[in-house]
Amino acid sequence: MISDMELPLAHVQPSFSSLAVQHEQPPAPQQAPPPQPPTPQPLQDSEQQHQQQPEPEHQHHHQEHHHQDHHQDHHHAEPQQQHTAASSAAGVQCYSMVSSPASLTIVNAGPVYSHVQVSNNNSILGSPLMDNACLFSPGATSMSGVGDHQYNLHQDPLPDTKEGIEELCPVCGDKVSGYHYGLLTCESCKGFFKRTVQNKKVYTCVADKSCQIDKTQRKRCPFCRFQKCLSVGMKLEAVRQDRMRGGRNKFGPMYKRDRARKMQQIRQRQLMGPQRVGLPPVGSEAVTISYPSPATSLPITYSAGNGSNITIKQEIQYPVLSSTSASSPDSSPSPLLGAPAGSGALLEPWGAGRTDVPTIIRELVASLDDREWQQQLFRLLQTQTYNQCEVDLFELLCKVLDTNLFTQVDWARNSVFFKDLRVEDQMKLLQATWSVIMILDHIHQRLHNNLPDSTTLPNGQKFDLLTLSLFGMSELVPQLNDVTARLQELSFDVSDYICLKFVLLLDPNLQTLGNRRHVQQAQDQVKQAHMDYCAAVHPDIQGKYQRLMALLPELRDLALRGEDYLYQKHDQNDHNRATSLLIEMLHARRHCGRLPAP
DNA sequence: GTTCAAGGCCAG
DNA sequence: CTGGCCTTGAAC
Repeated sequence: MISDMELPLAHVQPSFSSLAVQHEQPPAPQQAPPPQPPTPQPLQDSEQQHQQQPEPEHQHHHQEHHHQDHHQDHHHAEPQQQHTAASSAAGVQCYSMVSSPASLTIVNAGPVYSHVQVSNNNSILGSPLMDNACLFSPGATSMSGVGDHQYNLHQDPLPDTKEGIEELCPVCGDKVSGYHYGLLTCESCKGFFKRTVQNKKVYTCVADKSCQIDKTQRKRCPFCRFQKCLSVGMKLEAVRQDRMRGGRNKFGPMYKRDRARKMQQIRQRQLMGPQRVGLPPVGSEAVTISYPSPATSLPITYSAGNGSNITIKQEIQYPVLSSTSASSPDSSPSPLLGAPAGSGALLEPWGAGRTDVPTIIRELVASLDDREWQQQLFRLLQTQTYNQCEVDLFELLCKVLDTNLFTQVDWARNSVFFKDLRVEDQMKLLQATWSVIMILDHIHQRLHNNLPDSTTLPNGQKFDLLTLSLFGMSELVPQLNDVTARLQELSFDVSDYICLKFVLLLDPNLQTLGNRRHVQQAQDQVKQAHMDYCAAVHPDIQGKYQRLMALLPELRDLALRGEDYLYQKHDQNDHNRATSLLIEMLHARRHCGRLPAP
């Protein structure tokens, strides 16, 4: 049984390339939101009142000359989006697709552990461990030593008082002073961000670009502070090139919507508050409302400001209320509630637990980790949107796909049959089949683990999970539903799913394979086992195996169309720097050419 | 007229 | 350089 802390760190978005080396630099520092309570902040009015002390006599002499230059290009402005391997396999072979997707290189690296060591500079915030920590609901965390504001929301529920609800700066944990450059931040980070952008400052980090940024240490490393500003979503474009003062910018309506959302969350919380039990004492309110499903407790260690580490329990919560799943009529309160822990099918009466199930299928089913799939998905959705007013949903979609892709690669590399193949062939197979496997995965999650068709993000935006599986191409939804319905008619179960997954992955029709025979043999074994399984477990369904196989071309068609769509759309958006594995895969097919239909 | 998120100022 | 306080001005 894998503990939660051992789960692959796919959220840090590793790539094939990054699997090759153990980066000396921890990945994606502060990419995830900070672990502060995301207490809603509806108090803009009152917040600012204390600042408004008109002093008519005090007149500034405006000596500053307006700069003619513009300030938008930042040499250092790109967030650290380093991908890191977090494979659970020791002595893993690593993939490198750095230079050209068409000419992959393989590096045999040393063991890569899923347990990432805390870096020696004691900077847990920026370390992979902290990245892990940041996965968890930021709202459920009280971060000691970082400007803790303790409120009792149950006793003081009214948001329209100054003492009501406050929020902490996502960059440093200080008290927010209002919306600045896209989100609620403190006054100092606002000023810092402004100065940095206006003056085109270029900082360097003397450490490993993973410095902890909190209220007491934010001055130490401007490089990491600015990285964190960007990673939490402060917007460069909100800094005016012409330095015009006053007025409103295009973000005004966004702030307004965000404020309204937070107000609504507060109202909801007021209604639901008394019913909740066992919640962390402070600060978790907003996320609790958004994610009212059962929580998973995880121990996380934080580095407190005084240098000591504090272990606290965090609550992960998954969105469910907005579920519109057509396939979950029982409206299970959580998509994960219906999912067996660990490997999904082992406990199912029709699955690998039966004695008449071929051993191979049991092994295949054992390679599943359904729980991790959804946990990772919802964690990512949370961390990417917490404290953001509005996010680019396409960009988010790409990030999710990128993460899913890494998980898929990780799964394949450690799975039976596939792991015995040459790495060159492994890569070719993955490049050729990743998209169809993703669609199959999604169908499986939807049918067998109650994955909803859409979810509401922590910031209130709606995220379409159904379209996610189609790489954003909503036009394919009817076809997906059609295939799904036909699978259901055939009593498509978890064993069927895993067999089809391997049959798709082990595709001997790929002409460029170095050892097609090996792949063919592996696929044949799976097919034979699947055939036996269908005959033994579902003798009542006439021709089940053949009919399932007949659906594969349609799945491949869906995948190819979705992939084409994503390729084109992704090309138009050059802001998706954080999705390197996805980009590599999208380009790989163009280099390798289309697969012949089997 | 009010709001509030921009930019500016300046003591530390 | 930092960050608290101040001024500004379009949107409401």
